[in-house]
Amino acid sequence: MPVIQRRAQDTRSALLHAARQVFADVGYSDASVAEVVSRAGSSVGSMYHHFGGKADLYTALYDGFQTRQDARADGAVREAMTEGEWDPVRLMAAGSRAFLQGAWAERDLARLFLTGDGPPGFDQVLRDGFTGWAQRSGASLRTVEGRPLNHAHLLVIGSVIAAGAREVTNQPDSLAAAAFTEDVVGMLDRLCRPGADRERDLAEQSS
Amino acid sequence: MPVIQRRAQDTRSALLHAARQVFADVGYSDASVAEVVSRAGSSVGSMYHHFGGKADLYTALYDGFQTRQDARADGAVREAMTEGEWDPVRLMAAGSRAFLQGAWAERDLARLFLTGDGPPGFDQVLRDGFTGWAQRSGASLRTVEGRPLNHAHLLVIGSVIAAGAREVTNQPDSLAAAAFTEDVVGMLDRLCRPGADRERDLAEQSS
DNA sequence: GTCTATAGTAAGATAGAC
DNA sequence: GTCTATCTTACTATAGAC
Repeated sequence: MPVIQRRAQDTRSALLHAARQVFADVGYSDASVAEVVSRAGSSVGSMYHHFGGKADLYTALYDGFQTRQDARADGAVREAMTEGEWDPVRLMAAGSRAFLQGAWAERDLARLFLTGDGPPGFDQVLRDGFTGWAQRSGASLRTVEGRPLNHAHLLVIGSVIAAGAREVTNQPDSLAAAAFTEDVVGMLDRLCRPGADRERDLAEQSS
Repeated sequence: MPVIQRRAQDTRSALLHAARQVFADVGYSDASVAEVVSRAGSSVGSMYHHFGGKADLYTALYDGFQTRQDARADGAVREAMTEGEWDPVRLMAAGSRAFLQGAWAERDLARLFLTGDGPPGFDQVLRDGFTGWAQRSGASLRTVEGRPLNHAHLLVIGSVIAAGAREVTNQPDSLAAAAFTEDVVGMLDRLCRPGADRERDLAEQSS
Protein backbone atom coordinates (compact mmCIF):
# COMPACT_ATOMS: atom_id res chain seq x y z
CA MET A 1 0.00 0.00 0.00
CA PRO A 2 1.35 3.43 -0.98
CA VAL A 3 2.62 5.41 1.98
CA ILE A 4 0.17 8.23 1.33
CA GLN A 5 -2.82 5.93 1.63
CA ARG A 6 -1.30 4.42 4.71
CA ARG A 7 -1.22 7.85 6.32
CA ALA A 8 -4.83 8.47 5.41
CA GLN A 9 -5.84 5.19 7.00
CA ASP A 10 -3.89 6.08 10.12
CA THR A 11 -5.68 9.40 10.38
CA ARG A 12 -9.01 7.71 9.92
CA SER A 13 -8.23 5.16 12.60
CA ALA A 14 -6.96 7.78 15.01
CA LEU A 15 -10.13 9.79 14.53
CA LEU A 16 -12.35 6.78 15.14
CA HIS A 17 -10.34 5.77 18.19
CA ALA A 18 -10.53 9.27 19.64
CA ALA A 19 -14.23 9.53 18.87
CA ARG A 20 -14.82 6.28 20.70
CA GLN A 21 -13.10 7.66 23.79
CA VAL A 22 -14.78 11.05 23.73
CA PHE A 23 -18.28 9.73 23.01
CA ALA A 24 -17.92 7.09 25.69
CA ASP A 25 -16.71 9.72 28.11
CA VAL A 26 -19.28 12.46 27.77
CA GLY A 27 -21.91 11.05 25.43
CA TYR A 28 -22.86 12.22 21.97
CA SER A 29 -24.54 15.54 22.61
CA ASP A 30 -21.88 16.82 24.98
CA ALA A 31 -19.04 15.71 22.75
CA SER A 32 -17.44 18.33 20.55
CA VAL A 33 -15.70 17.76 17.28
CA ALA A 34 -12.84 19.90 18.54
CA GLU A 35 -12.13 17.53 21.41
CA VAL A 36 -12.15 14.52 19.09
CA VAL A 37 -9.67 15.94 16.62
CA SER A 38 -7.53 17.21 19.46
CA ARG A 39 -7.23 13.75 21.02
CA ALA A 40 -6.65 12.22 17.62
CA GLY A 41 -3.79 14.62 17.04
CA SER A 42 -5.57 15.62 13.85
CA SER A 43 -7.54 18.61 12.69
CA VAL A 44 -11.09 19.62 11.95
CA GLY A 45 -10.40 19.75 8.24
CA SER A 46 -9.07 16.22 8.14
CA MET A 47 -12.06 15.00 10.04
CA TYR A 48 -14.41 16.53 7.51
CA HIS A 49 -12.33 15.03 4.74
CA HIS A 50 -12.84 11.50 6.07
CA PHE A 51 -16.26 11.76 7.64
CA GLY A 52 -19.42 13.69 7.05
CA GLY A 53 -19.37 15.23 10.50
CA LYS A 54 -20.04 14.38 14.10
CA ALA A 55 -23.07 12.22 13.37
CA ASP A 56 -21.20 10.28 10.70
CA LEU A 57 -18.38 9.60 13.15
CA TYR A 58 -20.97 8.16 15.50
CA THR A 59 -22.65 5.93 12.95
CA ALA A 60 -19.26 4.72 11.69
CA LEU A 61 -18.53 3.52 15.22
CA TYR A 62 -21.97 1.98 15.41
CA ASP A 63 -21.59 0.11 12.13
CA GLY A 64 -18.43 -1.51 13.37
CA PHE A 65 -19.97 -2.45 16.68
CA GLN A 66 -23.09 -3.81 15.05
CA THR A 67 -21.08 -5.89 12.58
CA ARG A 68 -19.10 -7.47 15.41
CA GLN A 69 -22.25 -8.10 17.44
CA ASP A 70 -23.96 -9.76 14.49
CA ALA A 71 -20.93 -11.94 13.93
CA ARG A 72 -20.91 -12.99 17.58
CA ALA A 73 -24.60 -13.84 17.59
CA ASP A 74 -24.53 -15.68 14.27
CA GLY A 75 -21.42 -17.55 15.28
CA ALA A 76 -23.00 -18.70 18.52
CA VAL A 77 -26.11 -19.90 16.74
CA ARG A 78 -24.07 -21.77 14.15
CA GLU A 79 -21.89 -23.34 16.80
CA ALA A 80 -24.94 -24.53 18.70
CA MET A 81 -26.30 -26.06 15.50
CA THR A 82 -23.10 -27.95 14.81
CA GLU A 83 -23.39 -29.32 18.32
CA GLY A 84 -26.74 -30.78 17.37
CA GLU A 85 -29.01 -28.16 18.87
CA TRP A 86 -32.15 -27.71 16.80
CA ASP A 87 -34.69 -26.24 19.19
CA PRO A 88 -35.44 -22.75 17.79
CA VAL A 89 -35.87 -21.28 21.24
CA ARG A 90 -32.51 -22.57 22.45
CA LEU A 91 -30.85 -21.34 19.28
CA MET A 92 -32.27 -17.91 19.81
CA ALA A 93 -31.15 -18.01 23.42
CA ALA A 94 -27.62 -18.84 22.25
CA GLY A 95 -27.62 -15.86 19.94
CA SER A 96 -28.96 -13.53 22.60
CA ARG A 97 -26.40 -14.75 25.11
CA ALA A 98 -23.60 -14.01 22.66
CA PHE A 99 -25.06 -10.57 22.04
CA LEU A 100 -25.07 -9.73 25.76
CA GLN A 101 -21.58 -11.14 26.18
CA GLY A 102 -20.42 -8.92 23.35
CA ALA A 103 -22.09 -5.93 24.96
CA TRP A 104 -20.16 -6.66 28.16
CA ALA A 105 -16.90 -7.11 26.27
CA GLU A 106 -17.35 -3.76 24.51
CA ARG A 107 -19.28 -2.09 27.27
CA ASP A 108 -18.01 1.40 26.53
CA LEU A 109 -19.57 1.28 23.08
CA ALA A 110 -22.64 -0.69 24.10
CA ARG A 111 -23.44 1.84 26.81
CA LEU A 112 -22.96 4.67 24.37
CA PHE A 113 -25.33 3.30 21.76
CA LEU A 114 -27.97 1.84 24.05
CA THR A 115 -28.19 4.72 26.45
CA GLY A 116 -30.23 6.80 24.06
CA ASP A 117 -27.76 9.62 23.52
CA GLY A 118 -27.13 9.73 19.80
CA PRO A 119 -27.85 11.84 16.71
CA PRO A 120 -31.49 12.72 16.01
CA GLY A 121 -33.32 9.70 14.70
CA PHE A 122 -30.73 7.21 15.87
CA ASP A 123 -33.03 5.66 18.46
CA GLN A 124 -35.39 4.67 15.65
CA VAL A 125 -32.52 3.08 13.71
CA LEU A 126 -31.57 1.19 16.83
CA ARG A 127 -35.09 -0.08 17.50
CA ASP A 128 -35.56 -1.18 13.91
CA GLY A 129 -32.28 -3.06 14.17
CA PHE A 130 -33.34 -4.95 17.24
CA THR A 131 -36.79 -5.74 15.94
CA GLY A 132 -35.27 -6.90 12.67
CA TRP A 133 -32.80 -9.12 14.45
CA ALA A 134 -35.56 -10.59 16.58
CA GLN A 135 -37.52 -11.22 13.39
CA ARG A 136 -34.70 -13.00 11.57
CA SER A 137 -33.54 -14.80 14.64
CA GLY A 138 -37.04 -15.82 15.64
CA ALA A 139 -38.29 -16.68 12.15
CA SER A 140 -38.72 -20.30 13.10
CA LEU A 141 -40.49 -19.52 16.37
CA ARG A 142 -44.19 -20.04 16.60
CA THR A 143 -46.92 -18.98 18.97
CA VAL A 144 -49.11 -21.36 20.89
CA GLU A 145 -51.46 -21.54 17.95
CA GLY A 146 -48.65 -22.22 15.50
CA ARG A 147 -48.68 -18.81 13.85
CA PRO A 148 -45.48 -16.83 13.35
CA LEU A 149 -44.67 -14.38 16.12
CA ASN A 150 -46.64 -11.19 15.75
CA HIS A 151 -45.43 -7.64 15.97
CA ALA A 152 -45.88 -7.38 19.72
CA HIS A 153 -43.82 -10.51 20.32
CA LEU A 154 -40.96 -9.30 18.19
CA LEU A 155 -41.05 -5.88 19.76
CA VAL A 156 -40.95 -7.28 23.27
CA ILE A 157 -38.14 -9.69 22.46
CA GLY A 158 -36.13 -6.90 20.89
CA SER A 159 -36.68 -4.55 23.79
CA VAL A 160 -35.71 -7.19 26.32
CA ILE A 161 -32.44 -7.82 24.51
CA ALA A 162 -31.77 -4.11 24.19
CA ALA A 163 -32.51 -3.45 27.86
CA GLY A 164 -30.41 -6.44 28.87
CA ALA A 165 -27.49 -5.36 26.72
CA ARG A 166 -27.65 -1.86 28.16
CA GLU A 167 -27.86 -3.00 31.76
CA VAL A 168 -25.16 -5.64 31.48
CA THR A 169 -22.72 -2.80 30.90
CA ASN A 170 -23.41 -1.57 34.45
CA GLN A 171 -22.49 -4.80 36.16
CA PRO A 172 -19.49 -4.53 38.49
CA ASP A 173 -17.51 -7.51 37.23
CA SER A 174 -17.60 -10.30 34.69
CA LEU A 175 -19.10 -12.75 37.17
CA ALA A 176 -22.07 -10.50 37.85
CA ALA A 177 -22.35 -9.82 34.13
CA ALA A 178 -22.50 -13.53 33.36
CA ALA A 179 -25.14 -14.12 36.03
CA PHE A 180 -27.19 -11.19 34.81
CA THR A 181 -26.91 -12.44 31.24
CA GLU A 182 -28.26 -15.83 32.21
CA ASP A 183 -31.18 -14.20 34.01
CA VAL A 184 -32.10 -12.27 30.90
CA VAL A 185 -31.64 -15.26 28.60
CA GLY A 186 -33.85 -17.28 30.93
CA MET A 187 -36.58 -14.70 30.64
CA LEU A 188 -36.32 -14.69 26.86
CA ASP A 189 -36.70 -18.44 26.96
CA ARG A 190 -39.80 -18.12 29.07
CA LEU A 191 -41.19 -15.53 26.65
CA CYS A 192 -40.65 -17.66 23.58
CA ARG A 193 -41.65 -21.01 25.03
CA PRO A 194 -45.36 -20.67 25.72
CA GLY A 195 -46.48 -22.24 28.96
CA ALA A 196 -49.49 -23.68 27.20
CA ASP A 197 -47.24 -25.87 25.08
CA ARG A 198 -45.53 -27.21 28.14
CA GLU A 199 -48.83 -27.86 29.82
CA ARG A 200 -50.09 -29.71 26.78
CA ASP A 201 -46.89 -31.73 26.61
CA LEU A 202 -47.22 -32.57 30.26
CA ALA A 203 -50.85 -33.52 29.80
CA GLU A 204 -49.89 -35.82 26.95
CA GLN A 205 -47.14 -37.36 29.05
CA SER A 206 -49.41 -38.03 32.00
CA SER A 207 -52.22 -39.46 29.90
CA MET B 1 -58.45 34.27 43.30
CA PRO B 2 -57.09 37.74 42.49
CA VAL B 3 -57.31 38.59 38.83
CA ILE B 4 -53.56 39.07 38.57
CA GLN B 5 -52.86 35.52 39.72
CA ARG B 6 -55.55 34.28 37.40
CA ARG B 7 -53.69 35.84 34.48
CA ALA B 8 -50.44 34.27 35.59
CA GLN B 9 -52.09 30.87 35.70
CA ASP B 10 -53.54 31.42 32.24
CA THR B 11 -50.12 32.25 30.85
CA ARG B 12 -48.65 29.19 32.48
CA SER B 13 -51.36 26.98 31.05
CA ALA B 14 -51.05 28.47 27.59
CA LEU B 15 -47.31 27.87 27.63
CA LEU B 16 -47.74 24.27 28.70
CA HIS B 17 -50.43 23.69 26.12
CA ALA B 18 -48.29 25.18 23.35
CA ALA B 19 -45.24 23.25 24.50
CA ARG B 20 -47.24 20.04 24.33
CA GLN B 21 -48.17 20.77 20.74
CA VAL B 22 -44.71 21.83 19.61
CA PHE B 23 -42.85 19.02 21.35
CA ALA B 24 -45.31 16.46 20.02
CA ASP B 25 -44.93 17.92 16.54
CA VAL B 26 -41.19 18.12 16.10
CA GLY B 27 -39.73 16.47 19.20
CA TYR B 28 -37.66 18.04 21.92
CA SER B 29 -34.37 18.76 20.22
CA ASP B 30 -35.93 20.35 17.13
CA ALA B 31 -38.36 22.41 19.15
CA SER B 32 -37.48 26.03 19.78
CA VAL B 33 -38.55 28.17 22.67
CA ALA B 34 -39.50 30.87 20.20
CA GLU B 35 -42.07 28.63 18.53
CA VAL B 36 -43.58 27.67 21.86
CA VAL B 37 -44.07 31.19 23.10
CA SER B 38 -45.35 32.23 19.70
CA ARG B 39 -48.07 29.58 19.72
CA ALA B 40 -48.88 30.39 23.32
CA GLY B 41 -49.35 34.05 22.39
CA SER B 42 -46.83 34.82 25.09
CA SER B 43 -43.23 35.92 25.16
CA VAL B 44 -39.81 34.57 25.91
CA GLY B 45 -39.55 36.62 29.06
CA SER B 46 -42.79 35.27 30.48
CA MET B 47 -41.70 31.77 29.73
CA TYR B 48 -38.50 32.26 31.69
CA HIS B 49 -40.49 33.81 34.48
CA HIS B 50 -42.66 30.70 34.87
CA PHE B 51 -40.23 27.97 33.88
CA GLY B 52 -36.53 27.42 34.10
CA GLY B 53 -36.20 26.98 30.36
CA LYS B 54 -36.91 24.53 27.60
CA ALA B 55 -35.94 21.47 29.63
CA ASP B 56 -38.10 22.57 32.54
CA LEU B 57 -41.06 22.97 30.22
CA TYR B 58 -40.51 19.40 29.12
CA THR B 59 -40.27 17.94 32.61
CA ALA B 60 -43.33 19.91 33.73
CA LEU B 61 -45.29 18.18 30.98
CA TYR B 62 -43.80 14.86 31.99
CA ASP B 63 -44.70 15.31 35.65
CA GLY B 64 -48.32 15.83 34.73
CA PHE B 65 -48.38 12.84 32.42
CA GLN B 66 -46.68 10.62 34.95
CA THR B 67 -49.09 11.65 37.70
CA ARG B 68 -52.06 10.76 35.54
CA GLN B 69 -50.51 7.46 34.49
CA ASP B 70 -49.79 6.52 38.09
CA ALA B 71 -53.37 7.36 39.02
CA ARG B 72 -54.69 5.18 36.20
CA ALA B 73 -52.53 2.23 37.14
CA ASP B 74 -53.17 2.50 40.87
CA GLY B 75 -56.89 2.91 40.25
CA ALA B 76 -57.03 -0.21 38.11
CA VAL B 77 -55.17 -2.25 40.70
CA ARG B 78 -57.45 -1.02 43.47
CA GLU B 79 -60.54 -1.71 41.41
CA ALA B 80 -59.38 -5.24 40.71
CA MET B 81 -58.81 -5.76 44.43
CA THR B 82 -62.29 -4.60 45.34
CA GLU B 83 -63.56 -7.12 42.82
CA GLY B 84 -61.86 -9.83 44.81
CA GLU B 85 -58.74 -10.25 42.73
CA TRP B 86 -55.74 -11.14 44.87
CA ASP B 87 -53.34 -12.87 42.52
CA PRO B 88 -50.27 -10.57 42.41
CA VAL B 89 -49.61 -11.35 38.78
CA ARG B 90 -53.15 -10.49 37.73
CA LEU B 91 -53.03 -7.30 39.77
CA MET B 92 -49.85 -6.27 38.08
CA ALA B 93 -51.37 -7.10 34.72
CA ALA B 94 -54.32 -4.85 35.56
CA GLY B 95 -51.99 -1.99 36.37
CA SER B 96 -49.94 -2.49 33.22
CA ARG B 97 -53.06 -2.65 31.09
CA ALA B 98 -54.25 0.66 32.51
CA PHE B 99 -50.82 2.15 31.84
CA LEU B 100 -50.91 1.14 28.19
CA GLN B 101 -54.49 2.34 27.85
CA GLY B 102 -53.42 5.68 29.25
CA ALA B 103 -50.51 5.81 26.82
CA TRP B 104 -52.97 5.28 23.97
CA ALA B 105 -55.36 7.90 25.32
CA GLU B 106 -52.55 10.47 25.55
CA ARG B 107 -50.51 9.11 22.68
CA ASP B 108 -49.06 12.45 21.68
CA LEU B 109 -47.37 12.81 25.06
CA ALA B 110 -46.55 9.13 25.47
CA ARG B 111 -44.80 9.08 22.11
CA LEU B 112 -42.88 12.21 23.02
CA PHE B 113 -41.56 10.88 26.30
CA LEU B 114 -40.96 7.28 25.30
CA THR B 115 -39.35 7.95 21.97
CA GLY B 116 -36.03 8.93 23.52
CA ASP B 117 -35.97 12.54 22.42
CA GLY B 118 -35.69 14.57 25.59
CA PRO B 119 -33.28 16.74 27.57
CA PRO B 120 -29.88 15.24 28.44
CA GLY B 121 -30.26 12.72 31.22
CA PHE B 122 -34.00 12.32 30.79
CA ASP B 123 -33.74 8.75 29.53
CA GLN B 124 -32.17 7.79 32.84
CA VAL B 125 -34.99 9.46 34.76
CA LEU B 126 -37.45 7.57 32.63
CA ARG B 127 -35.81 4.19 33.14
CA ASP B 128 -35.56 4.71 36.88
CA GLY B 129 -39.24 5.56 36.91
CA PHE B 130 -40.23 2.39 35.14
CA THR B 131 -37.95 0.18 37.19
CA GLY B 132 -39.29 1.80 40.35
CA TRP B 133 -42.86 1.25 39.29
CA ALA B 134 -42.11 -2.36 38.47
CA GLN B 135 -40.54 -2.71 41.89
CA ARG B 136 -43.48 -1.25 43.81
CA SER B 137 -46.02 -2.94 41.61
CA GLY B 138 -44.24 -6.28 41.72
CA ALA B 139 -43.27 -6.20 45.37
CA SER B 140 -45.49 -9.17 46.13
CA LEU B 141 -44.28 -11.18 43.15
CA ARG B 142 -41.91 -14.05 43.74
CA THR B 143 -39.68 -16.15 41.59
CA VAL B 144 -40.02 -19.87 41.22
CA GLU B 145 -37.87 -20.36 44.28
CA GLY B 146 -39.88 -17.91 46.35
CA ARG B 147 -37.33 -15.11 46.37
CA PRO B 148 -38.30 -11.54 45.54
CA LEU B 149 -37.79 -10.58 41.91
CA ASN B 150 -34.19 -9.66 41.23
CA HIS B 151 -32.83 -6.68 39.39
CA ALA B 152 -32.94 -8.35 36.00
CA HIS B 153 -36.61 -9.25 36.39
CA LEU B 154 -37.60 -5.73 37.38
CA LEU B 155 -35.56 -4.25 34.57
CA VAL B 156 -37.11 -6.50 31.98
CA ILE B 157 -40.63 -5.91 33.22
CA GLY B 158 -40.06 -2.18 33.17
CA SER B 159 -38.60 -2.22 29.69
CA VAL B 160 -41.43 -4.34 28.33
CA ILE B 161 -44.00 -1.92 29.70
CA ALA B 162 -42.04 1.02 28.31
CA ALA B 163 -41.69 -0.56 24.88
CA GLY B 164 -45.35 -1.54 24.88
CA ALA B 165 -46.46 1.94 25.86
CA ARG B 166 -44.31 3.45 23.11
CA GLU B 167 -45.51 1.09 20.44
CA VAL B 168 -49.18 1.28 21.35
CA THR B 169 -49.04 4.92 20.29
CA ASN B 170 -48.34 3.77 16.72
CA GLN B 171 -51.43 1.62 16.40
CA PRO B 172 -53.87 2.77 13.73
CA ASP B 173 -57.04 2.69 15.79
CA SER B 174 -58.36 1.93 19.25
CA LEU B 175 -59.26 -1.63 18.30
CA ALA B 176 -55.72 -2.43 17.23
CA ALA B 177 -54.43 -0.63 20.30
CA ALA B 178 -56.59 -2.77 22.58
CA ALA B 179 -55.48 -5.97 20.87
CA PHE B 180 -51.85 -4.94 21.06
CA THR B 181 -52.26 -4.05 24.72
CA GLU B 182 -53.62 -7.50 25.50
CA ASP B 183 -50.70 -9.10 23.67
CA VAL B 184 -48.23 -7.18 25.78
CA VAL B 185 -50.11 -7.82 29.01
CA GLY B 186 -50.16 -11.50 28.11
CA MET B 187 -46.41 -11.53 27.72
CA LEU B 188 -45.95 -9.77 31.05
CA ASP B 189 -48.12 -12.44 32.60
CA ARG B 190 -45.96 -15.12 31.05
CA LEU B 191 -42.85 -13.36 32.35
CA CYS B 192 -44.12 -13.13 35.91
CA ARG B 193 -45.84 -16.49 36.15
CA PRO B 194 -43.07 -19.06 35.97
CA GLY B 195 -43.95 -22.09 33.92
CA ALA B 196 -42.60 -24.30 36.67
CA ASP B 197 -45.42 -23.23 38.94
CA ARG B 198 -48.03 -24.07 36.37
CA GLU B 199 -46.47 -27.43 35.71
CA ARG B 200 -46.47 -28.18 39.40
CA ASP B 201 -50.07 -27.10 39.73
CA LEU B 202 -51.02 -29.27 36.81
CA ALA B 203 -49.10 -32.17 38.26
CA GLU B 204 -50.96 -31.77 41.54
CA GLN B 205 -54.28 -31.61 39.72
CA SER B 206 -53.66 -34.74 37.69
CA SER B 207 -52.34 -36.74 40.63
C1' DG C 1 -4.43 14.76 2.54
C1' DT C 2 -3.73 17.87 6.05
C1' DC C 3 -3.93 21.97 8.32
C1' DT C 4 -5.32 26.93 10.22
C1' DA C 5 -8.45 30.35 10.41
C1' DT C 6 -12.84 31.83 10.02
C1' DA C 7 -17.58 32.02 8.64
C1' DG C 8 -22.26 30.97 9.50
C1' DT C 9 -26.02 29.81 12.27
C1' DA C 10 -29.14 29.09 15.61
C1' DA C 11 -30.75 28.90 20.02
C1' DG C 12 -31.02 29.46 24.82
C1' DA C 13 -30.88 32.84 28.13
C1' DT C 14 -30.79 37.73 30.19
C1' DA C 15 -31.58 42.85 30.96
C1' DG C 16 -34.39 46.22 31.81
C1' DA C 17 -38.54 49.08 30.40
C1' DC C 18 -43.43 49.08 31.32
C1' DG D 1 -46.05 39.61 35.34
C1' DT D 2 -45.18 40.64 30.81
C1' DC D 3 -42.79 42.13 27.00
C1' DT D 4 -38.96 43.52 23.37
C1' DA D 5 -34.48 43.64 22.14
C1' DT D 6 -30.16 41.88 22.56
C1' DC D 7 -26.32 39.00 23.99
C1' DT D 8 -23.54 35.38 24.47
C1' DT D 9 -21.93 31.21 23.38
C1' DA D 10 -20.68 27.15 21.20
C1' DC D 11 -20.68 24.46 17.59
C1' DT D 12 -20.80 22.67 12.93
C1' DA D 13 -19.06 23.34 8.57
C1' DT D 14 -16.27 25.64 4.85
C1' DA D 15 -12.44 28.08 2.41
C1' DG D 16 -8.14 28.09 0.91
C1' DA D 17 -2.91 27.74 1.80
C1' DC D 18 0.56 24.16 1.87
